[in-house]
Amino acid sequence: MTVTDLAKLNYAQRERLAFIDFCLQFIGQLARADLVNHFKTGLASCSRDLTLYKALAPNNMTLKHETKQYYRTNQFKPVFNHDPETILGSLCRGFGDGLSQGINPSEKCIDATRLIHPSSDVIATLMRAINNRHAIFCDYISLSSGESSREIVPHAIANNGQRWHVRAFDKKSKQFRDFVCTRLHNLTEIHRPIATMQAGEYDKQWNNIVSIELVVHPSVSHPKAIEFDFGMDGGVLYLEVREALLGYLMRQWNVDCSRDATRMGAEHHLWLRNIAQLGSLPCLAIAPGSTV
Amino acid sequence: MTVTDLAKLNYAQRERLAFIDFCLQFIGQLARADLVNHFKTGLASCSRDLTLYKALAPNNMTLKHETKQYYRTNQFKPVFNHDPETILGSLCRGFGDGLSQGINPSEKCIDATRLIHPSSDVIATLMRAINNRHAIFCDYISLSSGESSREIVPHAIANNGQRWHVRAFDKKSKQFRDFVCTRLHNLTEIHRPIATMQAGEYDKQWNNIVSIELVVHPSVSHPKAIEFDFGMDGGVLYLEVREALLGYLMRQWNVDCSRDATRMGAEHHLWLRNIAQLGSLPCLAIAPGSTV
DNA sequence: TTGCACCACATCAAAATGATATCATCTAAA
DNA sequence: TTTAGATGATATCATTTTGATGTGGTGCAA
Repeated sequence: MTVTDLAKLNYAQRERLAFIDFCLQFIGQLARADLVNHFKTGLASCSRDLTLYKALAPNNMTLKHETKQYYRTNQFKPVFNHDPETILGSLCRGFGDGLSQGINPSEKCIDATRLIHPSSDVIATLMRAINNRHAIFCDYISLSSGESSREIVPHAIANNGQRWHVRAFDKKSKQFRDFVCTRLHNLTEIHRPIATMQAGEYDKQWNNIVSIELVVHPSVSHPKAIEFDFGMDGGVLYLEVREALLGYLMRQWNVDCSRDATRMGAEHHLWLRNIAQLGSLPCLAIAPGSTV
Repeated sequence: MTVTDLAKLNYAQRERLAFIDFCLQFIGQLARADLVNHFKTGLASCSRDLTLYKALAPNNMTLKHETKQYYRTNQFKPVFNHDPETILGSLCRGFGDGLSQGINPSEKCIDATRLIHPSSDVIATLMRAINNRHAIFCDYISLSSGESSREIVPHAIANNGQRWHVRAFDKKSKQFRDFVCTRLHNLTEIHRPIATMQAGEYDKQWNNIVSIELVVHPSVSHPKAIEFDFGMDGGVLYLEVREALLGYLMRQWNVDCSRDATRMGAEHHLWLRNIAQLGSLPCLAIAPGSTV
């Protein structure tokens, strides 16, 4: 069987084969019962799937009768391309996929503690409004000015490393702004077309893509470590970032945004080398060491 | 049909119904072609699935002939419990589930930029070693002491908010330590039983669960905003955290760890109120404002 | 030695799916 | 206004997949 034959399999079968592949690679072993548990399928089916997997990749696993389990061999070659980030998520959640599967967190793979959980109702309402190009009427509690009612026209939601924000045109201040999703309440979708200038296409800071160069901070004594962390090629990381999100990115990764990398402190692993070329960007106000 | 009948459906059918449910709630609309695209299924099947979904939840959607799409109604009640975090992940990845599905990122839902990507080979080797209770021989580049070969006995991997770490017994320093996954290279699993004292059960700092109380920082002018962010009940968030991860958590959320919440600065939204009761924990050395 | 648990494989019935044809509804262009 | 085209619903039938069951093999543990 070749790779192209994978596409011929139906959805359920492909899922099961991918699961076998995943278990061998990330757990090292697999029993028929694991398949039964995960897919609530029949025993005979599992034997069939295991046989099919063996046909696809004969050298990937061997059955040890002592333990009645299949084991990954050293010649293992993955049949599926598993996305690393998603893999880690699956491992943390103990394979739950969030749609129809249950969730039982793993003890061996622990994700960062998320303390801020936007309600899925709020996310759902926002996503629908974004999709329908509709405005939303809501209450918002700002850190600086407290509670107020607003009409906003959302066009995207984004995670800034800590919080989920919604990027939206704010009719009160007549500009595009970020609103923290957990501070939004009593959302009502307004089923009317929006004004042209309130659409996402007119959000300059959002649509402006900035090219940045991140380098290992000169104060780091073993730069190789940082280069490995960020998968750098020659000590530089070139990125394209939305201007509206740049400040958050700098803050999230503690990037020294001073002109000549003068900020000290072990928490700075990176320096924004080309800050001088970027001009004056208001978004950098929240960035470490910024003089904007 | 009742909820219990959902369990009677086979895996593929449940996935498709969950997908319909998801699309209605988070996108607001759904066409038959969306199902065909996602599941590579036949047209007739889709009609059957839509009919089945309508039987499960008659008031959740209506067909608008003008647009030839199904629309979410205002009486919509989700049939599936979608995990909020996973939902956001799915939205960002454009529904790819990482196993057998392709991935095409969304423009409307953007996750925080992950700059550090551990290789899935490293993760796989670590996870298998953890599962098999085996040691690993590898090269490691430390920020403080540079490159060296090590033998470590891993027992868990954890994300500290920025990086993926592996928690392991280090035979060189004879203690349990954290190693950054991206700084590990040339891993070889050692297929021999490990010494008793090197097992995760003997990692004191890992197994010690600390109860902490996080409160809104007294310097915040509109505490309600922060209370909403963290879903606080009466302005307090009670958490149980592994001692080994406590310092990371404090740093990730910029928690003021001074005795009397004396640190100023808008970046502090939280204060660790019960720090006095915690005693002297070495892990807090990296926490903001800690005097340890 | 024997019973048990687990896996493989074969067989058959049941269920799900794909393919196809026909009909309905609405849009948009002629 | 009329008509072609796109999309969805439904019915039917062949094909594929799955579930259930029985038989045989292997190795562990009582």
